[in-house]
Amino acid sequence: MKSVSCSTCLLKSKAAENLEDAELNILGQSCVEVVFQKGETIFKQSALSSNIIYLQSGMVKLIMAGPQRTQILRIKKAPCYLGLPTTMGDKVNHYSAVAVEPTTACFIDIVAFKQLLRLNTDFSNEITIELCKNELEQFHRCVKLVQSHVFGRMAGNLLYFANEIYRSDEYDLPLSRNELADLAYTSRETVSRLLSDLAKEQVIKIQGKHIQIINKTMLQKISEKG
DNA sequence: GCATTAACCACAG
DNA sequence: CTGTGGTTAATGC
Repeated sequence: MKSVSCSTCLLKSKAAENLEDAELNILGQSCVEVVFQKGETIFKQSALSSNIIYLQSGMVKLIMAGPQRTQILRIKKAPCYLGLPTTMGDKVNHYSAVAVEPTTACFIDIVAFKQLLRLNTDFSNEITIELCKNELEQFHRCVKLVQSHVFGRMAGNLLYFANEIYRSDEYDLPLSRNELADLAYTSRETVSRLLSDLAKEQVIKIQGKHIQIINKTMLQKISEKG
């Protein structure tokens, strides 16, 4: 197993910034770095999980097989931790993580991770904060998904990519139309229609996966009124 | 009833 | 993998 030097890592998490040298050694000795290509699965629903994953770079989708179909729970961009709920909460994963672009991930042994949580309270605090923020975001997303119509859901996701993921009103979607449908809980066909309607109304401009938001105020209105 | 919404099916590029 | 058109079931006015 290739040992990783976490102390010199330039892509350290905010939480790991709090670790002492000795603690970083513990981390380095129970941590491996893996590169994933687009479409590769990082961990799978129903499989046993004994690792916490830290995303150094790249982007993933968290997906869960539901009773009807597969749902994208959310898109996560590095840097961030993955699998805290699914590894700490149960023996097996309750959802899968799949890379949607080339991604580098550190696999951290759960025993070492728990040890660090005990040793360093600042580290634990940061982890707790990240988990709490995630929960809040998920609650909002849940309510939005359930209570708004397709236009609102779609607009919300387009804004999410612009504001949270790319921090730009112009970006290349890493997802196919089908995946957008899984994200907004709609059909592939509806996604196509919505996007071309929005383009017709001059709210956005689309060229394949390239999205440009032209009328953001309008898009926000659509997202809110849903 | 009638209109609207959005899913499902089919088919073409 | 996408975009479009037709059909259809559910819901609202």
